Amino acid sequence: MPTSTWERLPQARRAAVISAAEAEFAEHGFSGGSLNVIAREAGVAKGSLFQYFHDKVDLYSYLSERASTRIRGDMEPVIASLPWQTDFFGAFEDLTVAWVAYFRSHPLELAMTVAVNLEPDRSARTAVRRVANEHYLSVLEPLLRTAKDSGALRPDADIEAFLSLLLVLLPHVAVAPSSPGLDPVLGLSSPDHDDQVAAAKRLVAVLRAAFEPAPVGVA
Amino acid sequence: MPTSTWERLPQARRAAVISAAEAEFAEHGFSGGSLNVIAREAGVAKGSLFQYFHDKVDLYSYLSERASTRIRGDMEPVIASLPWQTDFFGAFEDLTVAWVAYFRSHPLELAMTVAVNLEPDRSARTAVRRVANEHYLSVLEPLLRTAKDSGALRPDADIEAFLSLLLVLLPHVAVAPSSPGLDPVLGLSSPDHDDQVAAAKRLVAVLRAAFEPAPVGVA
Amino acid sequence: MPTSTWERLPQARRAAVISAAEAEFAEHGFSGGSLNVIAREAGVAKGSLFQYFHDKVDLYSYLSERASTRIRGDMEPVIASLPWQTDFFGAFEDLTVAWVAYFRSHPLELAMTVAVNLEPDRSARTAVRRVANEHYLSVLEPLLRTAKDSGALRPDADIEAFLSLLLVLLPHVAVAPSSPGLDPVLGLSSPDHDDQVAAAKRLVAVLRAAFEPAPVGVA
Amino acid sequence: MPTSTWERLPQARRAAVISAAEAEFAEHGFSGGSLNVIAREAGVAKGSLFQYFHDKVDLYSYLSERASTRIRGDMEPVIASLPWQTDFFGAFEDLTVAWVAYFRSHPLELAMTVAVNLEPDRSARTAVRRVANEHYLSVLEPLLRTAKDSGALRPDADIEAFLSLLLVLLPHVAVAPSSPGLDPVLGLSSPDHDDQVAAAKRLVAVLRAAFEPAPVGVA
DNA sequence: GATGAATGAGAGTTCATTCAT
DNA sequence: TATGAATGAACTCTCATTCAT
Repeated sequence: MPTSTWERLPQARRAAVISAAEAEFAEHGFSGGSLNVIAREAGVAKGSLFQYFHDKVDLYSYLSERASTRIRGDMEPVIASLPWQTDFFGAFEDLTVAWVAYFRSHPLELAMTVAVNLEPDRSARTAVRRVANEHYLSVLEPLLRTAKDSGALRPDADIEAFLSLLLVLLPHVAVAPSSPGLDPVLGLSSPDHDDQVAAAKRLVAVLRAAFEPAPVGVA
Repeated sequence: MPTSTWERLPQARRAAVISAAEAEFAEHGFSGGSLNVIAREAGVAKGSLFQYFHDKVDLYSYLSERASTRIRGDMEPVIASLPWQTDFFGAFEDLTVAWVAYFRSHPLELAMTVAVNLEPDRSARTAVRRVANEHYLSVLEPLLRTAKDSGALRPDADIEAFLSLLLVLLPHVAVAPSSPGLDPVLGLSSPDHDDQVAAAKRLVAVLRAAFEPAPVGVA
Repeated sequence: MPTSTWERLPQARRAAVISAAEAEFAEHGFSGGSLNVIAREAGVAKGSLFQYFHDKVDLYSYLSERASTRIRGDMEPVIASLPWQTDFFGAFEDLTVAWVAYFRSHPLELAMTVAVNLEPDRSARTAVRRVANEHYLSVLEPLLRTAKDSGALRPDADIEAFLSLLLVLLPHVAVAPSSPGLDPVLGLSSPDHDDQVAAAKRLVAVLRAAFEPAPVGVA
Repeated sequence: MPTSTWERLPQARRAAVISAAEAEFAEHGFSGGSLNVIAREAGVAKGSLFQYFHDKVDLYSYLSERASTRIRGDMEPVIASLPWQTDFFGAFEDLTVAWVAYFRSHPLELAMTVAVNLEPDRSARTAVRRVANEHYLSVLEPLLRTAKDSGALRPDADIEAFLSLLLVLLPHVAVAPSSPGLDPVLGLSSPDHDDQVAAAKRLVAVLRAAFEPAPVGVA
């Protein structure tokens, strides 16, 4: 949590610190990011950073929380616009496509997502992932519950397993395109956006096969 | 790639360096691991490390390759002993349980897996992941192909999507138990081994639902 | 010397600053004590401290003067109650015992005494020691003069040497118990209060031997 | 304890580090002394200091040990030349005078003695004082024991109390001349060397009165 | 009179790498 | 081929003090 000083700061100064810090952490992650660089780029004294945040972890947590919130804020309208009621897995596929496109056009959010997911320092990682996961869950869980209640998922669908998978797959789908070697099979790590989208769709298809109600046979 | 000097080294010296380096990287990851410490623990001069490996990345790649190979070597007999032909998803579940148990009893291999999967330096990450993924694939791909050919999977099963998922899920299942906060839903990050196993089984159940042939209707 | 602003301050505010500063300097000494911490604990703005005192040294001098005065104020009733007239060295021993006990039960006064006696900054040290010594002297000198006049000390006793010794020994006796290694011989630095007292008494015995009148021979 | 690297160092380099460090610590004490300054003045890289000593404490301990040893080495010939057998307290007085003169002409040794005696960091203080005290004791204890055995001290003299006093008084006598305000009574802190000597002699006279055998009455 | 944000030098320590021996 | 001393930039974090409001 930032200090009270931070809250009282002129907006311009806050913005300078935030953008310098985001850039730095996005590029080098938490452990690799340098407060020296952040201060220099933000045009503030090194000591000032410590007037605003208790320590490096505090600053990083603040930023990753911000990024999570921003990503969520950007995605929620998209989600709201999709036809979950009438075509759940169609909507889900659309969401996935939007998700891939989002990170392609939001390098900063992508970089923060990468940093959060790859943070090597255990306690920093635990802290930031927990926060990120809470965001994912509070968006996704109601979606799945409603879907199940409305019959868009199998009656015996294991919603928790579904959520748990999404907690792994969504960051993966976000990160893989920028990390060659991560997905050598489907092409999620291909530089070509269409390949990425195609790959993501094939993953969604698996989820559909697993959770969609069986078609009613006539026989 | 190690230097030619390394290859010519007395086996005892190589072993000393390897075990010191594995211990260090396992504990602190790549970026956090210290060559000073490795040299000291191995009982060799700091300069010698640079006679054996071109730089820190080189040493680390070598070690993670070794770890991947060792893990694969340890798992292959297990895989070979399972009844893939008669009960594919049963065997798959057994494999998953063995996988969880393996990392529980092999802290070094776990730590290397964590380090490989969370490496924040992009180029180091790309290099080590690529290698690890090749190991996964060369073991898993034949398994899935055979299963499909023998009817253990649906005729229209997207094997590549299956593989791609496993490339994400297997490391996740290995790493999550030691990384609190990674899986807040199923309990894969619970300290209790039974919880971990139960959670892993639920993930397998999803794969089964997605890829198992539909039961033949009687009509 | 505090500023005139300080004198005009509401008593409550003064008290807050004093107690925060005493605690801080007692714990970390002068050089190690932090004005940041003092201001925070006192609930006043950092800048305010500089409205009250010219600088850190000024604040510290003020506090050590206060501590000296308080210690003196606490000891004077004890001194007044002792039978100096009838048994000078007995009284002196009692005083020493009380002195040891006093610091054992007054951690703040002890810490300030330690800080004053070990201040590494020469000018700060000179200032605070001078003040402390004046307190010691104005209490002790009359005591010794009276004793000499009344025959409790040898007629040729070098009172100034006596005083000078006390100026060294009293702080030493106060400080040694909390500073392991200071007195490896008599046990003044032992954690056991009884050991400390016994050691202090042996030091007093030396003074007695040096200054007590020789017993009258019978001839 | 210095590292083994330190022992193997060219003598010139060692000398450079030692003299820079002695100067710095002598001037500012342990807590106040700066490794930056030491490295700069010694003309070595900051990192090199940590190849030679494990940390700041290690370096400081090494230097204060050296200073203690040097002071002892300088005083021992003086001590050996004095007529302890025939005139113990005369010799003792001579020693004291020599002691005062020594520090007057050895500013570095004086400064280190001051630093050791006023070190505000408790653990550093404990460590270095312990060492210094051992030096004092191994020189003084045999002297007093012999004196007592030979009848130069009273038969009931409390040798341990004597030693304990010396452990306080000798550093005091060394330090006081350079620390105005320390001895406002006898003049040990006077700038005039003769005053200092006279003051020291009066302190010795107290010890003589306390420990010298009573003159044999004829009657 | 009170505030508290800003400063920037400085702290001790670690690091991967070089290179003369 | 092995050594290990040397490097100096980089790290996070703290500090007493100033001064505009």
